[in-house]
Amino acid sequence: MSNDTPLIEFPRDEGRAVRRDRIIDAAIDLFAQRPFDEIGIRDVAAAAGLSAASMYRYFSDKNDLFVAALAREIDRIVHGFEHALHRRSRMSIKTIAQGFIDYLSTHDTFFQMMTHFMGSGRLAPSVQARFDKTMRSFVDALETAFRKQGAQEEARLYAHAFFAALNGILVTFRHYPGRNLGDIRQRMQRLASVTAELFEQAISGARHQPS
Amino acid sequence: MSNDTPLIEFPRDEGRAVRRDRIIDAAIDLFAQRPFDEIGIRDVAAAAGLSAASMYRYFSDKNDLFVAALAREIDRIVHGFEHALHRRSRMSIKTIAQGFIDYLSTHDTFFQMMTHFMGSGRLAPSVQARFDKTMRSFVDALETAFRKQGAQEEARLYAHAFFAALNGILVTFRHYPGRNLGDIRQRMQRLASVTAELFEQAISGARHQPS
DNA sequence: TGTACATCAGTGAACGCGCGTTCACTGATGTAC
DNA sequence: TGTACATCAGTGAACGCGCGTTCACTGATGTAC
Repeated sequence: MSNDTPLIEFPRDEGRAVRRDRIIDAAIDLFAQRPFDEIGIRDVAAAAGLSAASMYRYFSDKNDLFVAALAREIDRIVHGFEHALHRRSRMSIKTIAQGFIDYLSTHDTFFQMMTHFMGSGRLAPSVQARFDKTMRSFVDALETAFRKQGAQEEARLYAHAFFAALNGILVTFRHYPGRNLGDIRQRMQRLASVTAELFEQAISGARHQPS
Repeated sequence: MSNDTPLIEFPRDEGRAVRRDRIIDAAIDLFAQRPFDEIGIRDVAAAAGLSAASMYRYFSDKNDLFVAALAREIDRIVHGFEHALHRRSRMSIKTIAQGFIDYLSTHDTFFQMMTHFMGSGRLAPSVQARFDKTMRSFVDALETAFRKQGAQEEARLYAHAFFAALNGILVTFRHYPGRNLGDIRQRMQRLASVTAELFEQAISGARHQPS
């Protein structure tokens, strides 16, 4: 470690893919900092330490770049979620809800991207498929949890309703005026817990007398 | 009625305010037809039968115009809601939910405007106040309904959670791929009903044994 | 090991377009006398 | 009732800016012989 490696060394023999990945990293970094619709090609380029023109060596257009970033993030989420599922083979409604809110409240721009691209037709089919799969695996996990609570045919419906409720907490309280991020997250978590409890109570209460 | 009035007669002695209102009408008409972020000054002007430059005789800038349209629509909603409250002094959770979904699923662009302006700081204080008041009156109505179901201190919290859940249904299923508007509205209504029932069951179930 | 050549990442500058906004002007309406 | 003047709605054209995208070029790296 005594001899410092030459300053320009990393772009040596790395392939296209590595450099492309680096740009996507920069984009995701940016997305964590500023609202989605305020970020342009030039911003990503600057964050990646390149010129705007260079972006077009790796992506066909702006949409292509942004979708690539979304896809990357989706994969990350799926990975994390599956990991969590492996650890504790079945998660409670509350646990899933907490994780959902936790991730999306700290990755606000990802949430913006989701709602932006959702059904805008701007997603490449392969990415759309991954996106749908992600949503579905979430709803699946919720459905499983609801069944465990005693719901039967209606389990899927409840899962959708609960999924929507969580999304609603995020959109409704995201921009709460005059609160800092910590307070907002706490409030969201509180509401998610309450909603989870109400769902659980109603479902198990309908099957057998409340314990 | 036999003598047809001259073709150019209406802009005779009407005041500024009337003409201004007419522009707002045109804007709201447009908002009902196309996504919010695809509508520009030139579009509104064309819809109002005027040139783009004329818009600046009545509004200081684009934001001013759009906010005026939002404010108008908010007033309409408040009016309708208060009317409904007068008819049946207290509404059930389900009724409120149905009305909420019904209105916002058929006025998609208004919903877009809401989420766009919410906390963007682009609202004039007076409009912001009206907006907040509208939301609050909704949550108030929900809170009252929850109290009637047996909830007590938690009533406000439940009202917020339910309000968020309704918003979530709207954002989550708004762009459902390959479905027509009618199907989507029906699905939203279904989910709203289910959510309302779950909330009601949980709350009344927690107080006394289920009937 | 050296030389000629091809490849290709990277770039500054410019293009094109949309769109909010402003300018300078016209013509109709209302008012003063 | 008529005339001179002020007001002001309305406008076509142009401005300015942001931003996605393209162009023509440079220089470094890798390859062929």
